[in-house]
Parts: sequence; C-alpha cells; structure tokens
Amino acid sequence: MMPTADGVVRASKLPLYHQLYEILREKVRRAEWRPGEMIPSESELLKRYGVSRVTARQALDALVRDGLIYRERGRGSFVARPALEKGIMRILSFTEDMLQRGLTPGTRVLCAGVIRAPFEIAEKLSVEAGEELVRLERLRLAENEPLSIEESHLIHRYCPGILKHDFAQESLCEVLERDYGIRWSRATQVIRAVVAAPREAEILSIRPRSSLLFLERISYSQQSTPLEFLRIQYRGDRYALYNELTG
Amino acid sequence: MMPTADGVVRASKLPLYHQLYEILREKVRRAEWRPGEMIPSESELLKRYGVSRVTARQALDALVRDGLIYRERGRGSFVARPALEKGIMRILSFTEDMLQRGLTPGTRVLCAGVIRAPFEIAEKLSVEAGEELVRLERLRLAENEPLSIEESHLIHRYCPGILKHDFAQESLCEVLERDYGIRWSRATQVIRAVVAAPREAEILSIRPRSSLLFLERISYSQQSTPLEFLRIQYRGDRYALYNELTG
DNA sequence: TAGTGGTCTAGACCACAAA
DNA sequence: TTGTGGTCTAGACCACTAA
Repeated sequence: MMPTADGVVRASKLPLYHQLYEILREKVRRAEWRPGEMIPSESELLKRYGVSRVTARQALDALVRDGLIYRERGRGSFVARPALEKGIMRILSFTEDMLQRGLTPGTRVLCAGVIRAPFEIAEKLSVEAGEELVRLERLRLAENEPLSIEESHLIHRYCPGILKHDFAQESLCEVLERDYGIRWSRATQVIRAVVAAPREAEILSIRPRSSLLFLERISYSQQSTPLEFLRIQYRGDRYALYNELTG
Repeated sequence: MMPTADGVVRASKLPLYHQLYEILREKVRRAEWRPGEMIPSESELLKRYGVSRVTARQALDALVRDGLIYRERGRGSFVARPALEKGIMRILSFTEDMLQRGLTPGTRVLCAGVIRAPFEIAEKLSVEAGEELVRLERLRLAENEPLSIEESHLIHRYCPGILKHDFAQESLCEVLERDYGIRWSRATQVIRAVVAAPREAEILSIRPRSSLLFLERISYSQQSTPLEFLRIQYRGDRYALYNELTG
C-alpha cells in the first residue's frame, strides 16, 4: 500500500503524513540523497506535495526519531550518517549480518518441509498444536566455512507455497516481503550457551561437545502477529554478539 | 527547571509541549493515575493548561512513544501497564538481575587486589598499559548454587581505597555511587559461548568443558569515560539472556 | 536580509466508542 | 447523540544561520 509514483494520495486510507514519511524514507534508503546532504526544506515540501506545514513536520519528525535525518535550525534538514545502532539491536538477515562483519555469506539447505506444530512451538507462535508449519533448516557459511545452523518455523497458512523457492539462492526475508507482504516489526529472543550435539557438531565441522551460542527468536509481523519461530546455533569459536546497554 | 507547581509557564524557555509532557510524565510516574485508568481527555487538558490542541497532542504523543500511556479513538487515553523494556537492555547489578528472576542472590569473593593493567585491558579502558587497576573476582550464587564468575577491573585512581570494603556483603555498584559518585550511564558488551576451563569448571561445580555464556563489558561513567572492564562467565545450563529486537 | 527550522494557535472534519 | 482521539489546514511569531 505504498503511495503510487511520487506524490501523496488524498483518497488513500493512509494519513498524508505517513505517506510523506514513507516517500522520504525510501528516498533516504535508496540513497537518493547522500549522508550529510541537505534534503528539501519544509517550504519546498509543502509546495511539492501540497500538504500543510504541520503535516510535513509530522513526517519529518518521524524520520528524525528513526535516526535517518537530523535538522538544524536556520540551516536545513540533512541525511544522517549511518547511525550507530543506539543500543537497540536490529533484526538482521544473515546476509546483512555477514556483510556488516565483512564476511562472504553462503547457505546450504539441510531440510525443507511442512510439519505439524509440536506443542512447545505452537505455544510460542500462538497457534494450535498440530497447525501446519513450514520448517526450513539451513547451514550458514562465512567465507565458505560452516558458521551456524538455522531452523526456521513459519505458520504455513500465512505463506502457502513458499517451499517452491530455493532458499540456497533466495533470502527467506525477501521472499516473505515480496510474495507475501510480510515484514518483521520486532522480535524477542533468548540467548544461551549450549553444548553441541553430535549431529550439529558434525554439520558445523567442530569437535563434539564444543560450545555453541544458541538463539531462540520469535519474530512478529507488522500486525504484531508472531509468524516465525527461529533457532540458531552459532559456532562459539567464530561468532559473537555485540550490544549496548543503558544505565 | 521543572515547571513550578502544576501549570505551564509561558515565560519559560522550555517549550509548552515539553513542560506539559514533564508534568504528565511525573503524574504517571508518581502513580497519580493507576495503570489502565483514563487520564484527562485532550479537551480537558486544553482548558486545564490553556494550550492549544496541537501542543497538548505533542506532549501526549511523546508519552505514547515512551510507553507510558496508550490512546484509543473514541474512548480516551490510559496509563499503560508497566512497560516491558522495549528492546533496550539495561545495566543491572547482579542483585537486581536475580531479584527480577525471582532468585536469591549470593556472593563470595575469590580474589581482590591491585594489578598492573595488561595491554589488552588497558586498551579497552583507554589507559596506559601498567596503570593500576583494582581487580575483583567474585563467585555469584543463585539459591546458594554457583551461577557465575565475575571479574571486574576498575581504574584505581578513580576509586582509591575501594578495596577496604567487603564485597561479599556490599554491592560494588552501591559503593561506587555512594563513596565515589560514579554511576554507569551506558556500557558496551560482547556475548560469546565458550568452553569452561578446568579452574572455572571446578569453581562453578560443573563438568570440565561445559558451555559458558561469556560476557565482556565496558562500562562508562556519566562523563562517558570507560571506568570498568568486566568479564562474566555464566553457567550455560542455568542462565540465559533475554532481549528484544526492532525491525 | 532571506531562508531555515521551532513553536504555537484556532478551527475544521472525520472515525469510532459508548450510552 | 455525545465525547473521544486522528487528521489536516492556514497562518503567525520566533531564533538561528549564512550571505
């Protein structure tokens, strides 16, 4: 439900300030303006999009809160430098994560199919036990070396037919967004240290009983519906998480 | 620079919406209204504080973003239930952490002394190698069972004489705040899974080569000076971290 | 001095909830 | 029907920056 072309649609159900916010956010994201560069002033936006000043400011304020732009009185509004994630951990796809770390990502599919939700997973996804889930198990590589095993569980009825894709080539995230309009708004996760089971040790090419960093994550759609339950087991010797805390 | 009494001050340098925000935030914080209870409607706030609707809404929107209130069209604005810390991890003392988890904390001091900063720690604290550091190693207990080993390193010149305290009884955090005026404003940390070394396994009463959740944390004072380098090794079988991610 | 963003106002129409 | 919050407008004055 994006505003068509490049302008706001007054007939739309989406508020004008939200449409304008989306338009400007896309321009920043697509790097239409470079970091540090000035974006159109408020008065230009009023003329360009035919909205009132308050409405335009509502959109701009949201961009400031997102850390995408900053504003200086008397000077203008500017695209922010790629922000240091202010203590907030973002949901990253494996590919994004690897590229940020300067590593080349790779993927092999270990297993892909539909299963009946066991009780403990059904509970986390707020569905009935026995509900159909898409289960996708992938080996993730960094620089062609095994790094982690990811086991995704998606509620099948929200993404029917998704298994026809080859997830060694395509990103699950991208397919969900492109074909099903699903994007993650937030997630909760538990972080543990566990001992590698024999099967996982073999797949990851490590000694049995090595340490693994183990994540269990529930991801929520924009409608705040839990749609994915994810388990990731990272090789303890090759992966660490980084975060910031506030006082 | 709080608004005096209970009203906005038009002569103040602080914007009206910010004054109103502070006033309302205090009322919520002091539990003047109970969670779930309706707060005055916009029209009441306009009359009560003599501001325009846009201004009042600016204050209310900020409270919504803070998670202190929620609003429902046609019904009113209500005090939110105690919010789940929205993805931001806070720096907790061991005691706070245990009490939140409903466990009884305990501490034994394994080692306390002054050392010369080795290179890798000096670097993280931005001091010269060889600078005097207070090193405090503690065993942490939950329900009288070993849970973790904490190794703190503090820059000695910021807290001279701190070792006269008995840290089996006193909290390091509290002593730092009370006697030295030091409080943590933020921290950065790295999270890993490691294999327990023989000494640590013995202290923690676990099998050798068990998995440990390993944190390395640098804590910054209010002046943004790094003052503490902390290593914590948690038993993997008894401890997990929880956090939230944003999309 | 001209242009920018920061603040504030009075008033309007709407969708929605509850009585 | 009444009251609530959601959206939007046109216009105003201000402080600040840069020429």
